[in-house]
Amino acid sequence: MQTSDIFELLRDGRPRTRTQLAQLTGLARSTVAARIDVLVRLGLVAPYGDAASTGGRPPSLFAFNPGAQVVVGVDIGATHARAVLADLSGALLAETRAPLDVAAGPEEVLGWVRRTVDELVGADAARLGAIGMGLPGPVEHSTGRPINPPIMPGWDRYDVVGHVQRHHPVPVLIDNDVNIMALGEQRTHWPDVDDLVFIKVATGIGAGIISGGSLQRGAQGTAGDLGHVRVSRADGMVCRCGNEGCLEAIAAGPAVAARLREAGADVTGSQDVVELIRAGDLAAVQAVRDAGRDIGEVVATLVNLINPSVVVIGGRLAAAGEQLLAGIREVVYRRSLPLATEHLRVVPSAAGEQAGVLGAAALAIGHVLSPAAIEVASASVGSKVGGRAAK
Amino acid sequence: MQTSDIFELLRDGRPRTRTQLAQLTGLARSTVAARIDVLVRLGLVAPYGDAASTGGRPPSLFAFNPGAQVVVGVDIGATHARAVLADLSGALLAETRAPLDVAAGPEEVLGWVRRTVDELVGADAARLGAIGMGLPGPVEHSTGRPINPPIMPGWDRYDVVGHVQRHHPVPVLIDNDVNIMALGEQRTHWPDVDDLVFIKVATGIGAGIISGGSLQRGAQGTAGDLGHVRVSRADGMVCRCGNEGCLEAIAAGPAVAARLREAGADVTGSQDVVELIRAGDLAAVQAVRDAGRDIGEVVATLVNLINPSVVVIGGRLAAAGEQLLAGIREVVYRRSLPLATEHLRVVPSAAGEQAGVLGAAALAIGHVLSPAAIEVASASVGSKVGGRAAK
DNA sequence: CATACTTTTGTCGAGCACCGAACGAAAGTT
DNA sequence: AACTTTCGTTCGGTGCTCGACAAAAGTATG
Repeated sequence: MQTSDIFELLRDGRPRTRTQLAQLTGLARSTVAARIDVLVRLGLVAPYGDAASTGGRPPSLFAFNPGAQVVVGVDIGATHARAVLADLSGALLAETRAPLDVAAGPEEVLGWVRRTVDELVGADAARLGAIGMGLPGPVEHSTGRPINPPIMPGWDRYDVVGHVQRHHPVPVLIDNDVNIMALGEQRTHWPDVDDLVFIKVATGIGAGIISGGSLQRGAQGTAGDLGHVRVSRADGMVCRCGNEGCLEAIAAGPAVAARLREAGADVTGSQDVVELIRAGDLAAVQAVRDAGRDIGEVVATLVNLINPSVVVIGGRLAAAGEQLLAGIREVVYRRSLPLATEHLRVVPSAAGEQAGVLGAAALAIGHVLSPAAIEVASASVGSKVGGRAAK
Repeated sequence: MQTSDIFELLRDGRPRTRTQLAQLTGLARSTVAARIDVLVRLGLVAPYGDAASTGGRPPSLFAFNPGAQVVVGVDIGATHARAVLADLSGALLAETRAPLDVAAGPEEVLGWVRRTVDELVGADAARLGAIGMGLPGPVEHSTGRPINPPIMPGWDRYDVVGHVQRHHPVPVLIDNDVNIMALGEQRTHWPDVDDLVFIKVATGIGAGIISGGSLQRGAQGTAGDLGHVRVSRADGMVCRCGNEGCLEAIAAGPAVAARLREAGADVTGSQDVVELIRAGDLAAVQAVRDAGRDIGEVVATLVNLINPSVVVIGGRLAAAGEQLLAGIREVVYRRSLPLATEHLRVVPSAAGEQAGVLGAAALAIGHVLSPAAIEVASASVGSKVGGRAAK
């Protein structure tokens, strides 16, 4: 019983009549009516009033009901955490953030998650459908376990899903933070783009790659690691990864700050650099633009390799305005192949700091509204009165 | 009627009894028997004798019948073309090759294709299921049209599929030559690997990327272009693409040959370089190893970005033995992240010169045996005696 | 304002696919 | 030769889907 294919049509939010759906699917009107009935009983679809009559009885409209359930999206950063409550359309209903050190370990961080989820869902606990979460390190998506995360002591192979489900018995989806930012940006601002790369420039540098419409995680879930690619201008610079010549050693927030500090400025992190730029400091503008050029070299390579149609630049250092973007664009359009750049757009993140939580919520929504999940749910309320289900 | 899910189980070639299939699928034995019957009538499955008795009547076995249809795989190179006849298991039945200049234009090249297909299939024309073809340039896979191919004058947006189908009215699948090489290598030698990158080093340098189990073609179908990525050692070298500093300008076959020519050797192309190395020429060994290091720099970046579990090195320059591979390995294992290289294998192509045609055949087989195609075929011989089909 | 017309809706019987059980047949064992 | 075990097939039942029909709820028309 394919209830999901009717739902897929309604998922865009546009209300439709039963007759329209029958024409779109090729099914009989009576079949459509039965499936709509199931979806209405599940709450996923709701009556939407009557359409204008075309001469006879006005048809009743049905539309996706985003309020049927809620999801929580959590974005755990290195030093800050953020969580949102969203409905099934991805619209934000509430938002929380807090300073939170991921190095404090899973118990502490997941404790905050538990309390925050409780607080966000409040009385709607029964309508919570899933939780999506991003972590700042490599994650094996299928199991939800962090794998050798460099800045997350105590988290290695920790059973995050199991811990969260102890208090919130709903599906829990975990992914890398850059991956969920890519997802958030794509779902909210580039819904029709199948090949999008999100570049995060902050304390580290990473990329989330959506290719052919789906997130590419690679064999070990470490795909998109831009930060430790070698660039010529970083030759001799030692990186925290132990190697030398890494992009991160010259173009990430700390590297830019260090360079300005050598020149006498009082800066310690990405945030200070951003403030200097906002204040119009020419040395800072220059340094960030140079960082953009370095990143651009690697992005140019990435464009040749992946051939995306949109590259989104985000992360704290990108918040400084157009300087970083300008540097990246300059190099990418000079270095990448004409065919690959012909329709390429390199744009700043539109979701900004919310990209992560939006993506985490999108991950959760994607799970709740997946065809498989719809089928399972519809079987429980289906019209199988005396069915074979008890076999 | 999901005949295809029974077929998917049998596709591995292992013979099974009806009872086994019923247990594997959860379907009733009678249903399995009916579907087996359809598959046998289609020829895709054939009786395989009886299994040993376990005390009673011995069950009869059924197995995938690769001889039900044949496919042709065509690999058009810059100056040579190759074609094979294969059965549905991918086993080669016949092979042809010929010197053929792709720059002669589509009419001439596709004329050769038509004659070669006729010759290969011979009396089996009725059993030809599909044709797969690789072209040496960017191809829009969905339409099968080359897009601005640099070395294929007259081919731009040419309707290759239409032309071939005029004489051979079967599905025709077109893709980039490196993509089909990646597919060929994966299907024949790494069937369980979902993340594989094939690097072709010859007159040009390119990569075919299989990620998450499927070929990644990118937004314009130009994904995997390694050749025009910038490497530091190529600074100042002008490339045929117009840019400077490209990997291809220093590490591809012509570049290596040019370097040896400067040193006084009599070489013009990749083939001469390979022969020099086979003859034990130290300068050639050195030059190819250096080329390997340059390529390794880009492959290291690729490994960080894509995180494959296998990197296959192929192409004419790779045929020279271990030198190129050694250079690539040296840099990749030094430059890529430990987590990404922990389980990474960098290996020479096992399919060698046949990678392309094998992949082209695999593309064709994948189309013929796709669940959708099976369903369509089974509907025509299905047990629908008085069914609703006449609607 | 009543009537005819148009269009949608809900219900109902029919057909088909699939399932499970039962039965006869085949092949090996005692 | 009788028994056991498994196979292959047939048969009735059930649910899903479809097309048809009457009721419902509007709009045009006199």
